[in-house]
Amino acid sequence: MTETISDPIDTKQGLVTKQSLLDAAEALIAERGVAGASLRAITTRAGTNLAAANYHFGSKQALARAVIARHLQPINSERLRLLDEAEAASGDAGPSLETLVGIFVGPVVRFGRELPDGGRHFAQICGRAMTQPDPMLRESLLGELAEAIRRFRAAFSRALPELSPEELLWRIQFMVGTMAHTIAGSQMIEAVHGDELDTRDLDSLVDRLVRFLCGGLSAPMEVSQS
Amino acid sequence: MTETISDPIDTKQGLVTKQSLLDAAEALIAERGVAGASLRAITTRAGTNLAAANYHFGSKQALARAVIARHLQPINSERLRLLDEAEAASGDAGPSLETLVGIFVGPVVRFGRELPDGGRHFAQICGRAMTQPDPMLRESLLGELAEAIRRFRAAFSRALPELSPEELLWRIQFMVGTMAHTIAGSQMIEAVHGDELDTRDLDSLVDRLVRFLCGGLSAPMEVSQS
DNA sequence: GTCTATATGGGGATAGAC
DNA sequence: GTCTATCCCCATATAGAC
Repeated sequence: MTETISDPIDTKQGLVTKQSLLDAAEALIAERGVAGASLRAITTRAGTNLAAANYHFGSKQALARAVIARHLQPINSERLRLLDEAEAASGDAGPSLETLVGIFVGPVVRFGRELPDGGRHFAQICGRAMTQPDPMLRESLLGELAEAIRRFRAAFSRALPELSPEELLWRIQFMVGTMAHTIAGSQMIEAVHGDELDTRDLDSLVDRLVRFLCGGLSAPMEVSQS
Repeated sequence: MTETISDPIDTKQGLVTKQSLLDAAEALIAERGVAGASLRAITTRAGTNLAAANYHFGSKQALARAVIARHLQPINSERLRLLDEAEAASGDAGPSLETLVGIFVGPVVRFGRELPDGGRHFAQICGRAMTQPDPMLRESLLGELAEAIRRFRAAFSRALPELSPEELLWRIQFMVGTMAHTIAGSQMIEAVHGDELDTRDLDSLVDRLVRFLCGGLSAPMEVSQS
C-alpha cells in the first residue's frame, strides 16, 4: 500500500492537474471570455495555483489554445473521417448536399454530449473564437479548421456545380457563421423570446440547422418571382 | 474675435471631446475587444485623458455601450421605417420574403458607407456583441434589437405561413447569426482562402446574403429526395 | 510536480487644482 | 470641461524552497 504520490513510473498526478486546469479554464473562459478569465480564478477553481498553470502550459495564451484544441481536434478528425466514408460510398456522383452539411454540422453540435456539461462551455468558446480579437487564438483555431474547409469546399463544389467558385466560398462562409453563432449560445433567443425555444434538444437543432443551411447553400442565383 | 473657448451658449468643446472618445473607443474596441482596449489607450488616442472619459461617460462599460448605441439606433430606426413602408405598400398579402430579408440585412451591412472607415469597426463590434461575455453589453445590444426582432417575426410569419412558430424562431436566429458573423469580419475567408474574395464590395455582399438567407428561411421541412 | 512569496506592470476610477 | 497626480486593486509570470 505504498502511496506513491509522485511515482516516476507514471505522471498520473501531473495529468490530473493538467486536466483540472483545462476543465476550469474551459468553464471560466466560456463564462467571462479569455481576457476576463484570470489565471488566478482558473487555478483557484482547479484547486491549484498560478505556478502550476505556468509549469504545465507556459502561459495563459497557451492554456487557452489547449482548451480549444483538446476538443476541436477530435471533432475535425471525425468530420474528415465521415467525409471519407461518404465519398467512398457515393461513387462518382459524390455525396449529396444534405449528407455533406450533416457531416459538417453534426460533429460540432453533437460532440459534447458525453461531456459533463453537455459540451456547452466548449461550444460557446469555439463559436466565439473565430471572431476573437486575439489574433493568436484565431489563427490557432483557423489552423485546425483549414484542412477541413478545403476538403469540404471541393466536396460542396461537386454537389453544387451551378455555383461559381466565388459564390460557393461565400456560402461556405455563411454556413460557418450560422454554425458558429448557433453554438456560441443563443443568448438572443433566450433574451428576446423567453423560454419559447428548447435549446437543449441537440438532435432536432441539428435537423433544423441542416434544413436551413441546405436551403441557403442551394438557393438559386436569380431571385424567384413567385 | 473673442475666442470663446468654453462659451456657455453651447458646449461645443465638450461635444468634440465626446465624439473623439467615441471614435477612439470604436477603433480600439474593434481591434482589441472590449476587455483589451484600456481606457488609457482610448483616451490617449482621443487626445485626452482618463478623467475626461469618466466625466463624459461615467465608466468604461458605459462608454462601450455608447459606442454600440451611437450607430445601432439609427440602423434600427431605418429598418423599422423601411418595414413600415413595405407593409403599407404591399397590402394584405404583406411584403415578400426577399423584401423582408433585404430590409433586415441591408441597413446593417450598408450603413457604414459614409463613415470614415466604411463602418468596418462598428460592424465588427456589433457582430461580436451578441456573443460577448459581458452580460451588460449583450443586454444593451439586445434591448436595442428586441423591438425589431418582434416586428420582423410577425412579418416573416406572414411571408412563411407554412412554418411552425418554433421553426420560424429558429430560422430567424440562424439569420441573425449569419449576419452577425458576416459583419464581424471574415477573418476566416482571408485566412483560409487568401485574397480570393473581395470583402469590400458591400452591394454584392448584400445580394449574396439575401439569396442565401431567403433559401434558408424558405427551405422545405422535408428533405428533398432529388 | 507543487507550492509560497514576490517581481513588475497595468488596470479603472477619483480628488482637487485650474 | 479639462488636466495631473494618485489611490488601490488585479493581472501574468517567475524564483526558489520543498
